[in-house]
Amino acid sequence: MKYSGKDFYNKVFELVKKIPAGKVTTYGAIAECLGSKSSARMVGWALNSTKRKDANVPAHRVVNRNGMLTGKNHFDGINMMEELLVSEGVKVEKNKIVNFSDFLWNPCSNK
DNA sequence: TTAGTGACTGTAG
DNA sequence: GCTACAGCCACTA
Repeated sequence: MKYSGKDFYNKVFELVKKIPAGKVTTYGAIAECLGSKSSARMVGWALNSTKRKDANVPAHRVVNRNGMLTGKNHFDGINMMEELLVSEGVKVEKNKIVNFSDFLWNPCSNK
């Protein structure tokens, strides 16, 4: 099944919302889960839209493949993303998640 | 409608 | 091992 148009966005929102507290995932993982691993950029773009649409999506739990908080710049506060993750039990240091693999959560697992 | 851009990733040098 | 480039697809102006 191929996701096209807004379904892609919708699917991204659904998956991100399912991410349990204290866990994180990557753009690539989500994209791959949707069947388009090359569209990792779209995932980030979708998350940007969530903020814009005031959607209840924990975008701070989505980071890049290296576990780096590349999207923190898009949050209201520069340190907001890190603060949120830390408050959930995720170790963050210098905008990067410590023991990233340990906190990694596969969105496809929940499916 | 066309063109530009974007919170990434993988391959090549 | 690190840096640079190209590809990907949908949205915004």
